This record gives sequence, C-alpha cells and structure tokens, in this order.
Amino acid sequence: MSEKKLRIGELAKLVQVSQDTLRFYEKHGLLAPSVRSQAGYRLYSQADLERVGFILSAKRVGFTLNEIHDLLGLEVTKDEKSCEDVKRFVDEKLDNLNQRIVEMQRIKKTLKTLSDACCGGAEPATRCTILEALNAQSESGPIPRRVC
Amino acid sequence: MSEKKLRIGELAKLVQVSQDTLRFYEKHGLLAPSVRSQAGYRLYSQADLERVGFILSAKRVGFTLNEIHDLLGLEVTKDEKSCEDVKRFVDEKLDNLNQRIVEMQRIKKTLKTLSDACCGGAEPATRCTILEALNAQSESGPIPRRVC
DNA sequence: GTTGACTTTGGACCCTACTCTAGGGTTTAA
DNA sequence: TTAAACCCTAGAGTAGGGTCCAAAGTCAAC
Repeated sequence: MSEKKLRIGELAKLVQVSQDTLRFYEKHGLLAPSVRSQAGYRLYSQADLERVGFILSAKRVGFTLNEIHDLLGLEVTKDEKSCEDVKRFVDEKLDNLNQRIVEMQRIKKTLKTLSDACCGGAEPATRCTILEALNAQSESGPIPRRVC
Repeated sequence: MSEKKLRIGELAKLVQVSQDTLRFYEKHGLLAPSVRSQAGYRLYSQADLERVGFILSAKRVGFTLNEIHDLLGLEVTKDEKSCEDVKRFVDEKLDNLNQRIVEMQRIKKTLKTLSDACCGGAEPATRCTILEALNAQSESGPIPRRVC
C-alpha cells in the first residue's frame, strides 16, 4: 500500500499555514512536494510533512528561511561538503541557539518580576513598568514587593 | 552633578546598532532621547541606554517592535489600563516565551544529534542530514551511532 | 453536464525593519 | 577659520517573508 498523499489545502490546514506560504517555500527551495498528480496538483508525502514541520519549528525559534535552507541543504550537498564543514556549521548554529536561550531566560525573568509585582487586581497599574522590573533585577536588592 | 549624556553616535557605538536604527526606533515610538541639545542633537540619558538595551534584548529573543512597543507602553498606559490588564498581557508573553524555549531546546537537541553523529573529519558527510537526526530522535531508539 | 470546492500560474502588493542618500547645520581641534 | 567629524530631516530604497488577486484548469456530487 502506498502512503496517503496530501494535497496543498490539506497540508496547509494540518500545519496551520496558508497555501500561498507553502508555494512560497517551494519557490525558495525549502519544500518541494515529492510528486504531482497528472493534473499538476502538488501531492505531499509524510516526509514532506515532516520537512515542513522542521521548517516551521526552526522558523519559530528564529532561524531565517535562508538558514533553514542551509540546514536542510546539508543533506544535499554531501558530495561537496565534508563532514567537518557540516559539523562546523551546525555547531555554530548551536552556539547561537544557546546564547538565545540564555537571553530568553533573562527576559523571562524580567517579565516574571513584572508579573509578580503586579497584584492582578483592578486598580490602575501605576507602578508596573518593565524598566522598574529591569532595575529591580539589576540591583539584585530585596525581592520587589508588590506595588499595586 | 548631572549625568553624562550620550550623543547618537556614542550610543550607537555602545549598543552596536546604527544611528539610523536609533532614529528609526524613535520614529516608531520606542525610544525618545530624554532631551535635545540647543542645536537639536539627541542627548541620551542612562535611562535611555537601559531602554535601548531592553529593546535589543527583546528583539533578539524574537519580540517584534510592535510587541516591544506594547511592553514598554505598559508604563505609559497606567491611567487607562488596570493592573489586571497588565498582568494578563505580560503573562501571555511569558507563556509564549516558555513555548519558544521548549521549541528551541527541541531544535537544539536535533542539531546536537546531528553534530554528534558527525565525526568532524574530512570525509564526505554522506549521511549527515537534519531529517535523519529528527528521525533518530522521534524513534527514540538507540543512540544514533556515528555514521561518517 | 453543471455547480462548487478544489487546484494551477504569474505577478502585484504589503508589512517589518531597517539602510541609504541628499542637502544642510554644528562642534572641535589645529 | 577652516577642515574633519559629527549631527539634523525627509524621503527613497531594500531584503525578507509573505499575501492577494485574476484567469483558468480539475474533480466530486447532484
């Protein structure tokens, strides 16, 4: 039994992007459907589905389409690129990712400080500001008390 | 003694963005210098420096300028918005951030798998592909052995 | 055999976040 | 007092990442 193929509308709905976006990715070499129907309809396989999943994840974490293209391209350039090249490229992206995770955790802490200092009540948020939260952190003084 | 103010070129160099970018942020309401010199030169205070620091961090972790504008705006809208509103907004961003951190860690694992499966040597990277790394993970089978 | 929901292409358009240019004023050190 | 290095505004241009047509073909059901 051959696997069930998806048409563009089905795939689009499944991964929550527009059909235009899928065609756009195709035009830019990120995602080609494995086959077309006789009428020229794009037919996407499970592998294609996984690929678009990777693309969207990578995008969400901040890779550009060009970078994603390169990442996916590692598979195709096997004859020209040595394993060393691949490793260097990937390790660089990894470093990058680690830095961004650290930065996110810092921002998360800032937002948390802000949220915690905030009673959540209906009073005006007179003293809830991001910059105060930032200060509260950098001073590393007492736990910011509730201010509203 | 009044604090030392920075001119646009000094601030730009300090935070590693172009002067154009700082002016662009100003035009879009993210960052206004606290004062201008008599000749109309922008003069940035320490608070302005912190603010631009926040903007750049937030941007690096993937907030759009509009979102950052809203975050910074929490301080200004104090009279119209209740503490409840602020908390809801911030908590939503926090959720968002948490999701993204999880996603980053997943991609990181994928890249790590890829990197680890790669000897780093000069041989052709015949079997080093992102999608294989993804598969290796989702199958949760044996630790992927070195393939090159 | 026609209606309605799908698909195709190509190309124009849009938003975000800058980046550059032109034409001009200011500051500072020699 | 002048040259170099800085700053100003307004507006045009760019790259990335889509988004939206229009005109036309395809498919399933009635």
